[in-house]
Amino acid sequence: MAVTLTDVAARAGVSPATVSRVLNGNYPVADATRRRVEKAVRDLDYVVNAHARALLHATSGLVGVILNDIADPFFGAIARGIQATAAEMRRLVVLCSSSADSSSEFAYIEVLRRQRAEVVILVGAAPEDAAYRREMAGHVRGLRAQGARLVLCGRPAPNPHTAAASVSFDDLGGARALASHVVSLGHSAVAYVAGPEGRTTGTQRRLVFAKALSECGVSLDPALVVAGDFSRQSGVDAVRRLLASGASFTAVCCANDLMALGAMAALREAGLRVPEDVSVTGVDDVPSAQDVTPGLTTVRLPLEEAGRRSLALAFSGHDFGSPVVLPTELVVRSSVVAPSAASARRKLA
Amino acid sequence: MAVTLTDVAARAGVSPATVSRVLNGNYPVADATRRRVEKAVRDLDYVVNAHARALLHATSGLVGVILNDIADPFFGAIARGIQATAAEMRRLVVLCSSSADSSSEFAYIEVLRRQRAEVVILVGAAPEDAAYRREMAGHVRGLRAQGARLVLCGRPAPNPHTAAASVSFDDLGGARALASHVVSLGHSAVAYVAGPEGRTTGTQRRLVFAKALSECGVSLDPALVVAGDFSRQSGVDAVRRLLASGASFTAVCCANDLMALGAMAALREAGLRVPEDVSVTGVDDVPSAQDVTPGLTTVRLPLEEAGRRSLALAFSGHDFGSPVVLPTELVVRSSVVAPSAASARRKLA
DNA sequence: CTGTTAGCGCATTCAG
DNA sequence: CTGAATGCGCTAACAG
Repeated sequence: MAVTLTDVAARAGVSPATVSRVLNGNYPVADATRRRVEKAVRDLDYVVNAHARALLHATSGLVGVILNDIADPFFGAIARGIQATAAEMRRLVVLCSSSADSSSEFAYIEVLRRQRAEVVILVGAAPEDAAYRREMAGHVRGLRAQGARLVLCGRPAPNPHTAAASVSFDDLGGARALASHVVSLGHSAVAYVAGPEGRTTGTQRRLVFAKALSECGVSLDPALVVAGDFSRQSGVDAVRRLLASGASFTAVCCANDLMALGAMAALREAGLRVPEDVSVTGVDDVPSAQDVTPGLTTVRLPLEEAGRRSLALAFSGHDFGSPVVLPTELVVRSSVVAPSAASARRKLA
Repeated sequence: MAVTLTDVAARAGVSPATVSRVLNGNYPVADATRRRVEKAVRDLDYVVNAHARALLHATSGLVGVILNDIADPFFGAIARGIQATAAEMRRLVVLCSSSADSSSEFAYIEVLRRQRAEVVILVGAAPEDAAYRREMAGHVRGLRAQGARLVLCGRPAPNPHTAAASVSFDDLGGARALASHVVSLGHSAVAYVAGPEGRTTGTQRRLVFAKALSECGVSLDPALVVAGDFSRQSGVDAVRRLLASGASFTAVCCANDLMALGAMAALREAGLRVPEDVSVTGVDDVPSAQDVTPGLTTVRLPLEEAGRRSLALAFSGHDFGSPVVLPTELVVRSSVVAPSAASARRKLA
């Protein structure tokens, strides 16, 4: 069915080896021969078989990326960075959406091992339980045994001596800037919409937020903490629950922007104004954070850069040096204002 | 370096052929033997080499997707649909972002041919010029010659007898619903922020919009048409130009949501209120359309479904039957209201 | 400069 | 039920 190198050789009246040499260009070939081969390639519309090649080289040059959901702007931005860098390096990206399901995550790793991927990048939150970590550690060993490079982007290593490069964000720095902004404006009853429990990003963001808040002299009241799953809808649900509980608060800080968007919608649905009655914050700085009204005050994560750096690290040779921690930045828009006397009163009513 | 099937055979004390049969399970193997082999596989942490397999089968089972920008929610939603269906079919998705550049698009097609992709899905706008069409037609032939199935998602075929499945949207239906909504509210001076000229989606959406508008008795004034490139920023720029030109209008209809978001920002920056002074509409119904204030009135495209259908079509056997046209739907939110006398006056001032 | 040979890892004949 | 042999398409020695 498909045209092979041998077909080209026959047509050009040379040996397969010569065709190979012309194609790869790293070997001296007479000009006339070269031209004849090139013509045959065009005539036959020949395209090399990457699999035959990969069989010889023991690696395919594929870059595998495993993430939760490609339609989520957080992952989309990281994927764009990876993709852009991969294109520069003439590498192909294999994207796998695991839907945050660890068994399909493992299944994808297996597939990438089958494909003899050169680099595997694991992006975003991972489960925290020991069983997961143990299984992942095994897969990591398998990947390494095949010579694949592993990069952890926005997630911790499954265990301390994992052989992997790592790119993450200065979450604590961002949380501190955010907490100090909110607290200095006068908020002390602040609610928190957390990410999913039992997954690294959710836990990590909650911990740094609580810490940053307490450094500002405000402690995070457990009764004011509700969890979502990072989706917009879960932000809506979380705030509804918060409101139904009768708790009183003047600000809602969310573990990511999508939930903050949902939180704003739920607040308004309950007849509350943002920011006059309740202030709202997010984390990530996804594009829509600037389009909502009021503009969402959030912590900007250099997502695209994280993607670029992840791949660069994989190809840098000194892969497993110190982890890269990217700086974060507070982005002040209009969703946080000082709590008004009116709002305080309303809350108490 | 890597463990091979032969290693497993040696360890289990059987022939390579037997290991292969155990692995593929389509052949009778004695229970005891099977167990020994399975143990050896586990002990050695053996993973088949997909390339060796692809070499035998002449296809890799890879699904290649070429799109403009994975971080754009339009493409993100389609990619999610493709990815979900691919996972069900136990296929791997290779995602390629071409940045709307035709030479890198062709380069990716070549790479996918090298990989002996089973299915190639081309998503979104394509250039309209004859040179592009001719070159693409050649690549299509090459793909076919290798037995790859081609799907066009949201773009027309390069020529009438292209052997490809096709999934698209009922653009005209959506435009009609939208135009009639806008016109029936009383708008007659409507501006249009078009997509890029010379690319199919931009042209197509502009044509159907103009047609739908004229069916409602309003003609699209060329002086009120400005073009962007589907990005948010280009929507901002387009509306600034419109405003600077001194043109007068009571509604701005945009070729997609992202530009509509930019348009709203630019309008507000100029001190105009949306929708009181100027109504705004989009197309796509991306997630942020519901989060802006006012909510964006738009035409919903079943993006994720388009992705699912594209892949389903590729595997359905009767690939090249009639093109699938997915229905679109007007989503009325709050960004369109009747033009007020005040706004009309302001425009004339 | 070019042809011949061998083998990458696997699945599939064909024989036992 | 199992083993030996063959070849998928290509490149890297090794000879000429």
